[in-house]
Amino acid sequence: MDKIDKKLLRLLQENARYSLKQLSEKVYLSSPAVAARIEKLEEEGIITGYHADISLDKMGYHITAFINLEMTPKQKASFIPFIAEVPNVIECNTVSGNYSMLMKVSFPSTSDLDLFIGQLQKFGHTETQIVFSVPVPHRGIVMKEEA
Amino acid sequence: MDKIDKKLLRLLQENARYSLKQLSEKVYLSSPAVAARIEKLEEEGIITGYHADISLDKMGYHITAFINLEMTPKQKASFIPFIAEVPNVIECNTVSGNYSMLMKVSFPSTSDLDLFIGQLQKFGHTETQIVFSVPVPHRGIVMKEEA
DNA sequence: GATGAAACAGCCGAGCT
DNA sequence: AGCTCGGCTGTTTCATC
Repeated sequence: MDKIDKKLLRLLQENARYSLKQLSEKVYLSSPAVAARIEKLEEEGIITGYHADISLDKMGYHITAFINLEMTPKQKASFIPFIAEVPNVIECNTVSGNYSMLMKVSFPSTSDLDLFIGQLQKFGHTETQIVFSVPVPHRGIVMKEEA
Repeated sequence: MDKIDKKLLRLLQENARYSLKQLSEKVYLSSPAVAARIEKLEEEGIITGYHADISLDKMGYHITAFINLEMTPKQKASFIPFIAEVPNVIECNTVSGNYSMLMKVSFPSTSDLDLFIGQLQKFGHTETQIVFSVPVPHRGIVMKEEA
């Protein structure tokens, strides 16, 4: 993991569809060398995937919210398989404080969100925060240049 | 936006580095047709970008947390430019309830996180939840097949 | 949207530092 | 050992139908 690897990570975070050619020009190496480095980063588990970002709003998902759910450990066991199958769940984390889960969800409307929150009641107490705006959009960790 | 567009979105969410050739085989279309559809999706703002996912843990960021910050509207104005420049902030949302912001952050250790929370005190009251595990990793909205 | 040709990028080997 | 350079293969792009 040297300076060049970090720069490749930064570039691929910025645009995962850069070609090897484009990358090789930006880091002043040949494309086979870049290909080998990227393959190594993937094998080491440093790069875990490449994903297209899709506008939730344009797809009709106008309401995004964070839901905090407080449960007992027993309920958690049945909750996780359930939540993994709900397509509206963008992420779900086990967090500190009262055995709770914090999840990010997205729905077409507030009534759909309300319906979902209703389904969660059997697992435990919920607290919901609706997202109004996103001053800092989801991004990866910014790599230090170390130039 | 037809069935094929949705399938392309699903495929690019899954792996943004699929070549046009691979995509064209999966949707049973020619590669120029696929290229034109993707270009249209990008222009319409439905696809907003392509990003490599990097393991925070492998990069030395072992602690991830959600921080809720309660502020007055006035403080918010000075807070947003500040927070946008902190590389450890993964996302930051304005949410309902007491003019608060909910942000996701990542640090090498709990003491780094503590230092950061200290910096936030001048903006308002904070509540922090540390992430223990991620049962459902961050993902896009799952496209309905509509086969 | 499909087809075919031309430009381009990626891949594998050999040789170099 | 890792990189660069060559040529061969596969991919993308453009013009035409």
